[in-house]
Amino acid sequence: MNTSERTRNRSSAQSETDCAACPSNRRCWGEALPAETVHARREPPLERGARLLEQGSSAALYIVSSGCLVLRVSQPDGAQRVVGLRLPGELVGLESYAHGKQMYTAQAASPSTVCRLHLPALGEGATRGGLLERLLLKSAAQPDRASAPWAGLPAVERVAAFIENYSQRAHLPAREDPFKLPLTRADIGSYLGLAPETVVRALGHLSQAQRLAVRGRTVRLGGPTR
Amino acid sequence: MNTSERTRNRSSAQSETDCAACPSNRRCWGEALPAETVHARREPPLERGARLLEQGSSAALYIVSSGCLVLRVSQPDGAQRVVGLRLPGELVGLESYAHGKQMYTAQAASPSTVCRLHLPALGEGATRGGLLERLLLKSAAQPDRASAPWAGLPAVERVAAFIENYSQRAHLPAREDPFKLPLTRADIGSYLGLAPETVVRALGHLSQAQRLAVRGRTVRLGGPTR
DNA sequence: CGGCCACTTGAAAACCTTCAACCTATGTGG
DNA sequence: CCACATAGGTTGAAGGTTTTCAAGTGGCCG
Repeated sequence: MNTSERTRNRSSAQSETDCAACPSNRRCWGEALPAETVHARREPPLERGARLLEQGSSAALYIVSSGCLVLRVSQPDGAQRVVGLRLPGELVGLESYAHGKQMYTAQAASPSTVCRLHLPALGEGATRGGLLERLLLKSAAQPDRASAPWAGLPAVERVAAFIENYSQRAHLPAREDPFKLPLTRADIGSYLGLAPETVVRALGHLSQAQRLAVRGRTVRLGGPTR
Repeated sequence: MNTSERTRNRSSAQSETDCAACPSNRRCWGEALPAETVHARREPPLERGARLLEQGSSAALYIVSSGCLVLRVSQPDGAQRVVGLRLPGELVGLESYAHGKQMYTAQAASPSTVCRLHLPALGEGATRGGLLERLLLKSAAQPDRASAPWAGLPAVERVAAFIENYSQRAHLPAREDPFKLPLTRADIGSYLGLAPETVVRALGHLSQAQRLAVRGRTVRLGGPTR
């Protein structure tokens, strides 16, 4: 339903708001966000397990405001693989504007909220900039851009790198704070290319080596080194 | 030395030209490129082994015009890993605009030419669009965006997937044409997280299974299925 | 020629997966 | 409130794959 797209029906649109007025805009866009730069529409909250995007569906772009989304692709053989995570401030669905349709399914791994970004006719005419510019920055900063940094590492190191990476992307108050991984061991394994059991054992090793403390899905980085 | 360019539009001091006037602009930007949309400066050709970018150096953005660049990161332990390839039409260095400095070293794997793209003050002021819009599309389409699609596959399948992916990104006249992989087995292994010997053996298996024909670095996709 | 580098091959060791069983929480219905 | 079902998690042992180590080949260039 993009009948009235050119007209800026800002008042008539439901919750189309200026990101500058959003209390959590720093999480999304960084320091200061000038007014009238980015507009977004807050979507209804997603409960755990809810799907935001279906692989193959039409192009749409979201920015994660809170929670965590898991990106999955279903492979020719029917298996599903986790190909990425999206944490607050990260984009979901950008690829769809290059490929015409969504490249993955996005599912909430924990209760999440997202805002939909409306791209001004991406693919043709001119634009005012601002938004595009920021998107470009975002896109460039997007995780898993340069191929898996953990490729070739032993399982224990892969898991360690994953958790380290997660904890840096999650906006934690302090590095020592415990946090909760919203993924199952199976999902972590799928993402890292490891069997779930291997993830369990790797966590065990890391725990024993004092490199982190694990209790269920709660993790705390720790240890003398690093 | 490309002073022999027939630029009707000699506006800039350097060899800054309108991509629309470049004979190979389709390779870079797709179908039709309207005039005055993207300007670039063709750089001197890179011979095999020459470095375009050094990890940690200052932000700069290039688009590959011909050849192939290998992206490497040097890791804390001193080891170097291949994290990506860039083929004609693909961007090199975009990430540097998000991180402030180059995230990887880019080295020509075969004789290559690149053009430098001048980003109009990315990070602040407004822009005319066009460029940014296209960059965004590019960026979204960029390979290795969603985490390694080969993670978890057995070595043979990883190598097969890599070659398949390469042959699709290289602009080959026909799918059956033989082509030359510009990488050593060690580089392929580094990229896929495999030992060089494993790459050798995997290629052997694929060859024996008629899935491709390998002779040195020359490869031809083949076989009845796929 | 000699050196170097990429590539290749074989065998043993290390690692990871698989399979199977069991455990622990959580939620549901009786 | 308990019994049960379910999903995620954990553990052990066997088997397969990959890495490592070692040795050898072939091409290219000073």
